[in-house]
Amino acid sequence: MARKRDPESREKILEVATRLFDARGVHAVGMQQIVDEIGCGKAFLYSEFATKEELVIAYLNRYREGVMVTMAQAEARFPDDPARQIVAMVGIVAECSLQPGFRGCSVRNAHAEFPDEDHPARQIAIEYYDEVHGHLMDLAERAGAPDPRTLADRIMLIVDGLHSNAAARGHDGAAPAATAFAEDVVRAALRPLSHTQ
Amino acid sequence: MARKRDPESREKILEVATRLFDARGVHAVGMQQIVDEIGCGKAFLYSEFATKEELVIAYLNRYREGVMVTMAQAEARFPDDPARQIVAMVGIVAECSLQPGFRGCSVRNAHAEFPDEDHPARQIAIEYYDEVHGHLMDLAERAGAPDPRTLADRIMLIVDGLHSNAAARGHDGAAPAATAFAEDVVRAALRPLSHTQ
DNA sequence: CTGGAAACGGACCGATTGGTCTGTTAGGGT
DNA sequence: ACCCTAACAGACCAATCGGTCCGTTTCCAG
Repeated sequence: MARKRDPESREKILEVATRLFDARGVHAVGMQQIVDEIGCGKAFLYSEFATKEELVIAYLNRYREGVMVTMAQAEARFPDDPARQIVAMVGIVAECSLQPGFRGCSVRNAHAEFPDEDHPARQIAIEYYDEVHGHLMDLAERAGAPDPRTLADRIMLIVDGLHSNAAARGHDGAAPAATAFAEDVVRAALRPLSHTQ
Repeated sequence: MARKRDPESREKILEVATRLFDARGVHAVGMQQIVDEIGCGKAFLYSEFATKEELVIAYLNRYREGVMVTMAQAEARFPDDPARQIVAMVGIVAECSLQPGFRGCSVRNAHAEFPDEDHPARQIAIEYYDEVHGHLMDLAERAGAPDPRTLADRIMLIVDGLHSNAAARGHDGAAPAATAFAEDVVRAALRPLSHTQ
C-alpha cells in the first residue's frame, strides 16, 4: 500500500455536509458544492458515500446523535431533578434555535423535503421523534407526573413549535417565551390538583 | 374577439397547484406535472402565471387567506367568547393537521424550501405569522388576559408544534393532545393568581 | 529512490428542470 | 358561414442535477 486512508474522512465530509445542508436545505446543495467546499475530488466523496442519499442518511443520524448528546449535557446540570431537566432541555433547544441563521430542525426539514412515504429519511424522523418522546416520558415519570405521556406530548409540542417558529421569526417570534412556558407546563403537570375553580 | 377568457382560470390552476404542492412540496412538482394534471397546454399556464415563482406566491397567499377564513369560521361558533375562540382555533388546526397525508403548514414548508433570505416566500411567511399572532393577541386581550402577548406566544407555539408534529407522526404523535393543552393554557392565563404554591 | 495506490481535477453522461416557441385545433362573435 | 383568437400539444433550449470515468499529481511504503 502506498497512502493510508484518513480514518476521519467521513467525519470531515459530514461536518461540511451538515453545514451546507443546514444552511440551504438538502435539495439546494449539490454534490459538487460539497466537493468544492471540502476541497477534494468527487471520487473521494463517492468512495465514502456511494450516493447522495447515503450522505443524507448519515447527516441525519449524526444530527440525531448530536441532539441526544446535547440533551444529556443539559440534563447533567440538574442531576436527580427530572422536572428541571425537562425545562433545561427546552432551554437548550431555545438557545440553539435562536442563533442567527437557524432554519429549523434538520430531521423535520428533511422529512418535509422527501415526500415519498418510504424514503429512509422518514424512518429516521419517526425513530428520532419516538426516541425524544420516550425520553421525555421517562423524565416525566421520574418527576412524579401523574400523566407522563400528556406531559411529554406537551413538551414535544413546545419543542416542535419552538423549532418551527424560531426558524421563521427568530427573536421576533414566540420562541423566546418557550422556556418559561415549559416551566409553567411542568409545574402544572406536577400539581394537578392545584387548579382553583 | 373570438373566445372569451374563463375568469376562473387562475382559481382552477391554483386548486391543482395547491393539491400538488401540498402533497409533494414545491420543488418536487414540475410545471409539466401541473399542466398535465390540469389538462391544458403550457402556454395557458404561463399566460396566467409568468413564472413558477409567481405561481408559488399566489399559492401561498391563497393558503394564507384560506387559513384566515377557516379561523374565522371556527371563531364564529363561539361569538363573544374569545377564550373559547382561541381553543376552537387550535381545535380546527388539530383537525386539519390530523387528516391523512398532511405534510405540515404550507407556508412553513415553503419557508424551509427557499433558503434565500430575500425570497418573496419569506416575506409572505413573516406577514402570515404576524397576522396570526396579532389576531391571537387581539383575542387574548378581549378575553381579559393580563398578558395577551405571552398567551398569544404560547398558542402560536402549540399551533406550530401541532403542524410540525402531526406532519411527521400523525395520530401517533403529540398532536391529538393539542386542544386540551390549549384549553389548559388559556384557562391558566386567565386565572394567573390561581397557582397554589 | 522508486513504484504504486490514493486523491485531485474536471470532462462527461443521461435525466430533469423552468421556460419558449411553433403548428394545430376548435369555438364563438359578426 | 367565416375568421380570429384562445387554447392544446409537444418539440425544443439552456441550465443543473447525481453520478461515472479518466488523466494527472502527490505522497508514503519498501
